[in-house]
Amino acid sequence: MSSTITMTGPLEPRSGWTADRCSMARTLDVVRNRASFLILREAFYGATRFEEFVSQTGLSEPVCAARLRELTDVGILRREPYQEPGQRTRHAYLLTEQGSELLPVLVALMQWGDRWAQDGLGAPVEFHHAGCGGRVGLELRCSGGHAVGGEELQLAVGPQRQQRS
Amino acid sequence: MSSTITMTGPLEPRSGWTADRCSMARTLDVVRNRASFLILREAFYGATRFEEFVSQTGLSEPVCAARLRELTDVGILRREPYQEPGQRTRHAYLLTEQGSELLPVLVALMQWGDRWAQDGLGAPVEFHHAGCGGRVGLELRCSGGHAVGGEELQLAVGPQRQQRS
DNA sequence: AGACTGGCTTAGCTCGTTCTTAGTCAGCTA
DNA sequence: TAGCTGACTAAGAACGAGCTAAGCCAGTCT
Repeated sequence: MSSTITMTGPLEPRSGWTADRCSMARTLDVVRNRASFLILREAFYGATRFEEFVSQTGLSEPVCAARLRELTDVGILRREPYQEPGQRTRHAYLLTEQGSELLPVLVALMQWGDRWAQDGLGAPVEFHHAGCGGRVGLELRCSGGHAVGGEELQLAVGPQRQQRS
Repeated sequence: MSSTITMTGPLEPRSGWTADRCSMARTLDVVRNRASFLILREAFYGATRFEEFVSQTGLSEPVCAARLRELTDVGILRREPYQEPGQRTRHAYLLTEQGSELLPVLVALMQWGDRWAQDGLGAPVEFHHAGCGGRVGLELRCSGGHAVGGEELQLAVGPQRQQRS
């Protein structure tokens, strides 16, 4: 099977360990529900105000409020007071560094969906490089600078865990 | 806001269009539920038999059966008959090309979780390049070969859509 | 023939997410 | 002072995804 990942060291065989600290699962816990994801997408698309999130995600206000609170509690968004002239102070929801780093997740989802979930119609929207205008995509690369194919991947235990016992 | 994406052409302003064909949302529809994701992860980790999926995901048999069926219906997995000596014919669940291409999504989830959802403990497991042993990660790159930062992204309408009106 | 095993299916329950509808509250405008 | 608006909160119903417990079926082993 070219598409499966080779296990190395104590990870072999798979039945010998449990993925109880799986980073993928933990990230998905944060973005899993449709509402959180939609809010996140609109945050990247520039939404900051409660009303913008409600109208552009199409979510109901209660759900939107609950998820915005959740995302700020987790540290993906932060609330910042702002004031428009002649208006009272309100709160803007802004992406934190932690939130901004979810961009590759969204791009990866988009890339797959463009190819496999658009009935051959192609990408509805595309990312381009502001500098050169070239189309932007995600690539797997190693620290040696090589482009890496899925069949060239090996799974190894992380640095912290190797030490204790 | 350095972390938000610049809109171009008809995508400006955001309130002028709806994301009703959003590729990200469509992909997430496929991987959204925890069960589907766990099954997919184990498929990449090399699981092929029903019992392997059940024991390694920790899911109940009914859910596992339902999700395996769903994933094969969608085209992410395929069922292939196999026979071990002295055993009757059974079915293996294998990743299709469509399924294999979800790898970047998993890697993106893993990368974020490693940094933000492990309480500073670092990555439990890591990907390495089978060729050179270097650590593998995802990078945003444009067709011109430049590494692209989140703040250098522009969103444009896809090629298919620009044509019709 | 009868028991065993892997791979499921069925039934019934719980819990979480979302929806709709209906408020509340703070501060600006008239 | 009374109303308006943006940003929420509260309550209740609907739905879906997960669980457990139980059963079924095909083929092998004894």
